Amino acid sequence: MQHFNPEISINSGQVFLWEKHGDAWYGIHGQHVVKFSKTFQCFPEFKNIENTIFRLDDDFAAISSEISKDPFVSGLLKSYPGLRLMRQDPEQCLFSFVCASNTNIPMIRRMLYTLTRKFGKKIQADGIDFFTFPTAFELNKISEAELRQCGLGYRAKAVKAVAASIVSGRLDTDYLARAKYKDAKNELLNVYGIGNKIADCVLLFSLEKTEAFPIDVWIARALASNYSWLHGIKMSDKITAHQYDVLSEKVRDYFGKYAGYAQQYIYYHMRQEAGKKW
DNA sequence: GTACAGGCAGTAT
DNA sequence: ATACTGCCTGTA
Repeated sequence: MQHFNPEISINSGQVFLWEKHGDAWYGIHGQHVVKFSKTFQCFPEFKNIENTIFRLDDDFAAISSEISKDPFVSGLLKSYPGLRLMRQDPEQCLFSFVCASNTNIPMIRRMLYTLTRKFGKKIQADGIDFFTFPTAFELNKISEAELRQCGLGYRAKAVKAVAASIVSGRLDTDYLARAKYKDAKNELLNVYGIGNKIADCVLLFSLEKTEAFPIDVWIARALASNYSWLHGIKMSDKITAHQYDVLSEKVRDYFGKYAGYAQQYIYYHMRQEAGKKW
């Protein structure tokens, strides 16, 4: 197994429902609680779930060599050893990033935490109470007003739309995981509340699309300052939908099938440089 | 009081 | 295609 560092990965802003108790980290993964200390554990029992969550099945040597073709990313691989992509539960990931639009990480954590406390099922682990992430079926039954009371604000409408899409079968995460990147992305974009950025986050973090390259304001800044030679687009923090498409195409073409891994390192670096600790 | 935070949809040109 | 606007909510 290659060296990897769960703690830096957990703290890199890709997951929201992990917390530290003592020297152990506990995370909500759909209907399970995952514990990481010296070893991994799952409640209820789920054999080798760490292989899934920390992507231990990835050939990191191959990935590293592929994205190291870019000198900037090559340096970041050395600067942040052990930083890895994590694989999330698809439904939880969808709802998490719908809630993540136009807000900050502490707020996202608050919204999701409240959702789990109110609508999740209690699971005890080491004497601590944890709550699972509510399913689409459960969220679909909750009124928009109740969701707003969890602090979601106008995102409540989008959560309802996503839940309804899943319950009706119009949106099928198993199909999305099997589908090609562009097909899966188009399906996601059809749902109210899901745009380019959220779609790419869900594709990368939970639907096996390692070529997905989410472009948020931080990545846009990096692309503007370090990669203008690659796209030649004049841009500010905010980019239009069309600019997003053009950038996305060029960046995926340049970084290759593991572009999402490169994105994760660039994103982490930008946040570090800005002194963000969440 | 105002500005801002890891977007998105709706409308007008 | 692009420009512009409003939107929940908590924090500085």
